[in-house]
Amino acid sequence: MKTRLQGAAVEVDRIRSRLLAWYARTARDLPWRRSKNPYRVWVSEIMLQQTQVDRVKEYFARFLAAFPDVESLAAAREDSVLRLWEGLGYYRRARQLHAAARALVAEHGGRFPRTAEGLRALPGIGRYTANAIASIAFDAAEPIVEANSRRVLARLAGYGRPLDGPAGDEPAGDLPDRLVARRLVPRTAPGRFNQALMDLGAIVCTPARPRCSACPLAGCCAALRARRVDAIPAKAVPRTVKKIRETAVVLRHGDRVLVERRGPGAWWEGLWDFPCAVGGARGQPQGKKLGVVRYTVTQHAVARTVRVRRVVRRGAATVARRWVTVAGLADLAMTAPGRRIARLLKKPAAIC
DNA sequence: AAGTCGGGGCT
DNA sequence: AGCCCAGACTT
Repeated sequence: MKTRLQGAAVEVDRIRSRLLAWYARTARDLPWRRSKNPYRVWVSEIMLQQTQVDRVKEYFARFLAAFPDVESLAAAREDSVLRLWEGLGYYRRARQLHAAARALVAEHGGRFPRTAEGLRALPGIGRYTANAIASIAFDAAEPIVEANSRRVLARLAGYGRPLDGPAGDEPAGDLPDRLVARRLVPRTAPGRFNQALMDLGAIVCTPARPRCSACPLAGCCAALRARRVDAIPAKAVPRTVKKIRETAVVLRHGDRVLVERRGPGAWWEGLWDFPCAVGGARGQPQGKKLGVVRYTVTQHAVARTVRVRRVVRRGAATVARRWVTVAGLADLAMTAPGRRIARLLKKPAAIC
């Protein structure tokens, strides 16, 4: 069976059999692959969104130990879910995972929808994740296109234009990689095939210096035939980075410091951080400069000046403002720069 | 269709 | 310093 796409012939049967034979020998042993339990597959897929496999492994183990099933996750406090997620990034994923667990228990009796369409109705589950869960846990023949498989498919088809960035004149739902994926995914064990495609992208068909000589699909690869593997997929135009300065103030009262929880719409919603202001903190006593914490958030490069100031009185605690000891900060889900400031406070220089 | 959301590891 | 990563959601 052959299908022609963008001028590239993709040999479906040959690709399937060679890829699966390779996967049988080479598959990565990943913690979430040891069963087809939809809860485990779901948690792993949410964690893996825009996040590398090696970093997810330990988070996955800790999370499953704390919340082994959808009922325990639904019963948890959002704070404790965020604490386990701290450092993984994209915290909206954690809040939506928690919300979806509650919806599953409240409206589906704790059972997962078995179709991609049903799964997509849950918060945090988009096209990729719905298809991944449906194919891996429920054997639905849904294609998945993510960073790895997308690169493999673009090279197989010899697709020379950028796949992301400015979308150009193609409808997003019908990029050639999606069409190829739909043709390739078999009825039998579609989840295994999908994971094989991702493993090939992760192990052999890598972004830089792919190991084409070890590739089971080298004989089917249009990019290799055209000697354009290094040029495919084409790079998207990089976005310009915007520089931002801000000031954080650590207010100390006795052995306690003031922290605030990020509100709706703010970066790191739901996480705790020290009071922060854009630019310099004008009109306020400055306090002692403790250092500068630099971090980047997508296209923003932020330099956060950190100051420490002792106060005589402390305001009342609210749901979003707390006075906690430095040791007590360990129990809060903090932003990445907030956590770095917390570490600075343990040093002698933080005494004022 | 474009913009926004993080953060770590590697080169 | 830049590149890369098992994307989703809002506007």
